[in-house]
Amino acid sequence: MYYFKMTEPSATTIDIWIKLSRSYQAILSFIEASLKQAELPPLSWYDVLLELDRVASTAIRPFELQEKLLLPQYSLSRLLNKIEKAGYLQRLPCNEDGRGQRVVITREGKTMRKRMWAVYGAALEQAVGSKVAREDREKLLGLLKLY
Amino acid sequence: MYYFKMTEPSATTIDIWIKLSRSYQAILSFIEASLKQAELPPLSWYDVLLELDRVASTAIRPFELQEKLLLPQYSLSRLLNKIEKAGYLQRLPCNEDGRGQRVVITREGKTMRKRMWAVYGAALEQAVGSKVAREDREKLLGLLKLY
DNA sequence: CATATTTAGATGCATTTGCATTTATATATG
DNA sequence: CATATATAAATGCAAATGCATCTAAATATG
Repeated sequence: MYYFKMTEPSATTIDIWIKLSRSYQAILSFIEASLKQAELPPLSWYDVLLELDRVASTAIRPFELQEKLLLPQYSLSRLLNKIEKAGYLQRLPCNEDGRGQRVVITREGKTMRKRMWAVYGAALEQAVGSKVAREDREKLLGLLKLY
Repeated sequence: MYYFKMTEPSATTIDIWIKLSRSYQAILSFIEASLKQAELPPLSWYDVLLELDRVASTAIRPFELQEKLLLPQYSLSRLLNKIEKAGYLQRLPCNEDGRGQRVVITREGKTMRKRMWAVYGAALEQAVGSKVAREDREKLLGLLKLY
């Protein structure tokens, strides 16, 4: 009789996953709490605003943004709604595709992105930068290239 | 005039955070998808069942579980509801504290935990083990001790 | 050209989450 | 002992999420 024996992950692999999870969750909570504390929008808004700011000239399409940010389609659709309602982006009709739209950041959006970065960046430095010795950073980054 | 200049995180710090996020999200999605594919409960159930299985003899209190798993109180309360409804744990009255309860895993819960591990472990091996060279694992683990 | 298929994006609905509050019991304090 | 405070756990409600589906426009196919 044959048994299927799964390939058990090594103890180290399991530990890596646990540390990865805890680190991620701790850092994320800290960043979100910092933003909330400063009465700023959640982190997801930042990613959108940053991407829009980067390509400000070329007016990006939602489905492109989706690929960049790895968000589900419905999720991005709603996120754009909220950010638009807050006045940080505009949805413009799309000439070359009647189904689509072009999304552009507003002046207020640019300002908000900067305000968010002041808090986000500081939180990141506190939660990551100050925890990893300068000489270890490149090593960690190299090893983290799983995906 | 004085300006407040925030401590900008280094480019490497930012990259670490981005890689960390993407890796975490990719691995988690893969694990959750594997469990769903196998028609098994979500990962959060596993953590609870594992903890209960470990201390099976001593019947743990929800607030202790909360500390172990770093879950919000209301979140664990509801999670226990669902797992209980599915028959994988039992809530028993607590003699030494009338406000509290003792939570114990059932026989079915133990079986379910094992079934989940077969899938979860294999997914972990595939998503982490096979991506990190054996000789890099200890290094990565060491560097991940941020929290 | 007419019809079928695909793609971009929105949305209805059920489930889940987060927050604040509630209930009940335990502990501290006068 | 009576009352105030703290702690364990549950829950009402609003907001967020996931899934499936819908609408509209674009592209492919006969």
